[in-house]
Amino acid sequence: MPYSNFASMPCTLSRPAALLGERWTLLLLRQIFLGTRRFEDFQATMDISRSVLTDRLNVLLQENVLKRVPYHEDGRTRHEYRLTEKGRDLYPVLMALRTWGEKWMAPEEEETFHLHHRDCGGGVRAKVECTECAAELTARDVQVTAKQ
Amino acid sequence: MPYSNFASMPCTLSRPAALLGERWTLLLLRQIFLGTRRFEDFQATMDISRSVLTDRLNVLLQENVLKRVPYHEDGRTRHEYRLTEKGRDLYPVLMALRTWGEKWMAPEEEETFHLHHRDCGGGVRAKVECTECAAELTARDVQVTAKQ
DNA sequence: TCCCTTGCGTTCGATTTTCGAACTCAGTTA
DNA sequence: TAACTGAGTTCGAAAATCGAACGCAAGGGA
Repeated sequence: MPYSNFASMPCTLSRPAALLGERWTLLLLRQIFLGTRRFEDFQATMDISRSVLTDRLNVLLQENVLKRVPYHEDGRTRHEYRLTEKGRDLYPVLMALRTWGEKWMAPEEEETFHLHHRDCGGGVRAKVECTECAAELTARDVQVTAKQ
Repeated sequence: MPYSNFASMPCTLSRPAALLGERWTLLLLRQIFLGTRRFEDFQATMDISRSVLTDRLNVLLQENVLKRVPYHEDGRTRHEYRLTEKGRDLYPVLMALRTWGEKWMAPEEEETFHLHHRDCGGGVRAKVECTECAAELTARDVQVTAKQ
């Protein structure tokens, strides 16, 4: 089973993990959530090779995580890459990565950017909770019933 | 800037994204959260090449996400790979991926495994919340103050 | 009209990664 | 003594990535 087969496994964790676990894809999504939308800007800010950038954008378009939206500049029509609703729903994944990074990889450093709740100015963090009792859960509070 | 430089960027999102965005790493973590601990078992269940498996395990050991723990079997001492506290703290990342997968990639399919809260039997989901007012947040509720 | 610029890719040869199969090695069982 | 097992290591072939150059369509300026 090559790596790509995980993309079609009947598992709601392995399929996303295979998709976002491809090199550059998470970093590309980070850049998108930070507001980058155009090919040239991705290329400039991430210094990714153009052919790989083309490939990754196409995969995300195909998966319907991104969409191409026309815009006008200098009287010309061009396209930019924007998140779909499905793409915006990846926010918790990125926030979970950041919450983890803040706790475990930040030796009291200067942050590259700040995030705060528009309404109250509070901080942002990802967590896992129970859909019934709303308790916050860790790996140890969760029972896995595996079928493979 | 090659891919590897993101691993040392002063950004608490890009460093984790670069680490977990390496091919196989997210799938490896999934397998670990499902209970796999031994080299041979990773190799068998994931069908990853042995050299890449060695490399990925070593990176995670070096990052202190995993630790090698000795155990006895047939009177011999061997080692298995287990999550550290830092590693266990990646749970929300995996759960965020799964929550997304359930919503967007599961055409009413059979799940590979079930997760439920040990105490109350409820389901499990990842979310993002405000550290002040505890409201659940989406990308649109959050203000980004970028410095680059 | 001709040339230059811009945004967005495509192409291509060189370099890195990954693959898969074979090999190693130490301790164990037959 | 020979075979087996878990955990890697080695190595040639295949795939992915890199960087630099090329293509192309639309506008603008001369």
